[in-house]
Amino acid sequence: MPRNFDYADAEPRLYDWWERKGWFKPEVAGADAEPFVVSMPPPNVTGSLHLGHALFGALEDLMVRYERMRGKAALWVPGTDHAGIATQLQVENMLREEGSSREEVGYEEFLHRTWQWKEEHGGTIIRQLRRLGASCDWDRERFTLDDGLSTAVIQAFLTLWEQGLVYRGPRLVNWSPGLQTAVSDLEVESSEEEATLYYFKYPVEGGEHIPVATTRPETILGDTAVAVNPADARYAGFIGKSAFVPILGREIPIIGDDAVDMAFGTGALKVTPAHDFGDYEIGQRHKLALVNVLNKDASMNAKAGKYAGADRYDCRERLWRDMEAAGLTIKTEAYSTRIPRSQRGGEVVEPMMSTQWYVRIQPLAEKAIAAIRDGDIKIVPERYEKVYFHWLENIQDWCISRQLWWGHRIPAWYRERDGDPEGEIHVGRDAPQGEGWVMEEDVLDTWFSSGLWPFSTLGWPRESDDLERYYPTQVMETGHDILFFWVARMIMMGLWFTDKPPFHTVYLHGLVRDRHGKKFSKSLGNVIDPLTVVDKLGADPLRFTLITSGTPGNDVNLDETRVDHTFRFINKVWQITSFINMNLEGELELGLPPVEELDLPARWILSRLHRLIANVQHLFDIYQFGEAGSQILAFMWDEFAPYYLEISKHAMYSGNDGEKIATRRVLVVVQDTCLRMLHPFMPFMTEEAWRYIPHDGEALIIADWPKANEVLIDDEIESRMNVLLELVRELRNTRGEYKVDPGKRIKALAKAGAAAQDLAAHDYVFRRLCNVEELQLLTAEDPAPTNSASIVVSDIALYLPLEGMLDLEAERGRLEGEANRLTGQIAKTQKMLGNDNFVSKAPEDIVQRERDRLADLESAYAQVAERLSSLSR
RNA sequence: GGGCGAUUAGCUCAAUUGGAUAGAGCAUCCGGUUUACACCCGGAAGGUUAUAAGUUCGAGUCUUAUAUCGCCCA
Repeated sequence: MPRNFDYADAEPRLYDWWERKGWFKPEVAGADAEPFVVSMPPPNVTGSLHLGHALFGALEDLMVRYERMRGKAALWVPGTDHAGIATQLQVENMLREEGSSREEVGYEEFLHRTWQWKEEHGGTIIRQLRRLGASCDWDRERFTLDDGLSTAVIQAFLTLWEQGLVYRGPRLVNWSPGLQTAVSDLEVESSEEEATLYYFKYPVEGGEHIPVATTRPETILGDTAVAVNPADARYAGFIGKSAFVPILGREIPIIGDDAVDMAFGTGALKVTPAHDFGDYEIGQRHKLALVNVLNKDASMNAKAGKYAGADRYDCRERLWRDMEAAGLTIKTEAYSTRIPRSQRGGEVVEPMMSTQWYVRIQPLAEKAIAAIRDGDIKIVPERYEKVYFHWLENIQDWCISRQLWWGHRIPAWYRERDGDPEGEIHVGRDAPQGEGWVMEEDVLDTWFSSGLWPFSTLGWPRESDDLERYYPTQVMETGHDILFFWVARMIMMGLWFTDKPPFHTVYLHGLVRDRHGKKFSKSLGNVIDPLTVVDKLGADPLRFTLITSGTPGNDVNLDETRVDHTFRFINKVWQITSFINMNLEGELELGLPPVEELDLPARWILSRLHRLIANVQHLFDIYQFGEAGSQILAFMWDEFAPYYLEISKHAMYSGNDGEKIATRRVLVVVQDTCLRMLHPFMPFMTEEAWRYIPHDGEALIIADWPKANEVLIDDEIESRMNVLLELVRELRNTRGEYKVDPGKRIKALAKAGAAAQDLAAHDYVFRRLCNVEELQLLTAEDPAPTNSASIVVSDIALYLPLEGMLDLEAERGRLEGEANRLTGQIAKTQKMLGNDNFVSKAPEDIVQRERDRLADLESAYAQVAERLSSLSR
């Protein structure tokens, strides 16, 4: 067996082997196996792996491998998303570098180039996921723009259309001038920014003025009313009169509306229904005209009069200067307000009138709310259910059309009628018969197709075998940042189109941040590339670290020193395997010998192991994978390796054949069990290590998940062993305090009371673990040795003759400290047990535990006190 | 404005039906080439669990308020 785990060699070799053997496919579990299906959140096809992907990869692969080992037909469906805007921007950038543009090359050529780009770059992220060890069924890989999914998208759209849930019409939308498309509410991010509030005078008939304030003066040009609150004594008299748009002189009404906030600004409001969501509402109520003054690139249009053609911000300045000259301005003041920006491009989004396609989402949302409320779908952690409800209960119709070229083109055709080029409309799978039909140019929002993902990837709308067998899926694991974008829409669309919840559990993870909780960003220079980490240390350390660094729903602060530590843990596990491997001899019967034939250390480690299995099982049941991983690590590093392995050397090097075989069998069983439990966390090393210990079965990836055996969990065995181990720790400690050379063999004498038998039978434990060459048992009557340091555990006293090294003062101080500590604890425990409420109300076992503890403390105290008094004689 | 989360060792994080002395890693200090591992081993130090009140026999854990930071929604 190699001295170290060579991940660079093993990772590709094992991955190919697993895949070639078909173990990533659910079919290996047999036709009767219960399915366990996870749909991978499809990464953007043009993306490259970042830590967010690494986190979902690690978590989903963990779940899939775990369920595969439990005998389920485990299926992880991989794929990529065409990511409309993101991809189109990439290709547009490429064209720009060539000195060309989307418009210049034209629609057909642009699509051609984008597909080409996809073919060239689309495989990157998939290759990177493989490097992490992702056990997806790659034969089932899908792409949101492939033929099958396109069929699904069209089917979904047409169904909604036929049900009257899709409509098209002019509405106020969030318009992204940079991208020149509408974007949904979710794609707009508002944040507080410093702006200017402009106060000016709105001219009113008869030469009067109403003072008005705005942050966007250029929208004055699109005003179609001035509104005041009817309850406002200052302005109520103006209602019904006419005002005149500054500079343009257009006549508009002054209206009264309760929505006007009397306390804000001047208390009077300019109303621009075509460029403000609030004003739009007022406009609807008062049947105001809509005057759109912006072009698609946010320059001013002809309605802006002499400002036509100017950029919106130039116009703002020029208009204000002109108003100043006209004596219409009052003042400007600094003002902090929320500025809406495009999530993608970052530019300021303008509310603008535009004709778009919408989904009437209410009926779908109602089903989605019910699914969570009725428990058909659970969200982990649960607190996100509230967030989910709040969003769905206040949901707005979904603008699904985008003015892009890369995407699913909306299946609609228009024909001119009565001078209106869109006078006639046809929605259907195919172009209508007849002349003059022009297909809709808009495409669907990317999230429309990803909303169908759990079932479209399995063949829907075809009644495929996969759909029948693997839908609904089980767990949807994804980031909490796309709860609305994606999860809620999958639930709505899944319920609507398949009448089944698309999964029973939503597991949400957080964002991966740097070790100080900062977002990764190129400008901060704190970006960690997962592939660099994988190159340097292998995939296993990164996976384990990501999983154990956080809890569900919370952000993960990745501390790279933890990756290093996991790397060392992996080495540790490898070395344990290596030790077992080199102590094997001939054939070994698998499994445990009868328990009665096992010695105390063996029964102890098995009890600990099965307690661990039970804990890990519970933690997996409640999706606490990180804690499960930490517990396995702690067991191996703090119990199995330093104690049992060391103790086993006694049997291994000086035992008889029977003892050797029994010990080997225990070592193999414990290691085998740990490797199984670790496999979902760190598949590569565990698979490779498993080959070096006796095992049953072809590969760890398809080995059985361990089950706890209650019979082996034994409190009494554990506490007997704990006494020995506690003595070992105290001995080491005391040696250290007296600076006894670690290599020096010393002698120990013990008054062991009830534990005498255990001490005598396991004296080698002290030889191995703390270099005690001889352990001599004293009876209670024997005088305590003089000139020795003493150690007390429970009712056991251990004496270390340290001739010449013992400092009586120091020893007295040491024992006094110990006595004080014990007195304190005894007092505390006595107080607890003296409390009738505690004794009568606390559970029986807790009370008993305290009683046992008190007895222990008291006998320890007695030993210490006796020793102290003999020292002072 | 509404909602959610976080606050535990110098730093990054655990502690899931409320129960013993609140645990790891990194960093620090002391000591070690012990035949699996120096990618290691043994030991030490480091905590008023943000603050205040409450519930309880018992609170890091439950309740309320406050503070600070972060996120989401309007």
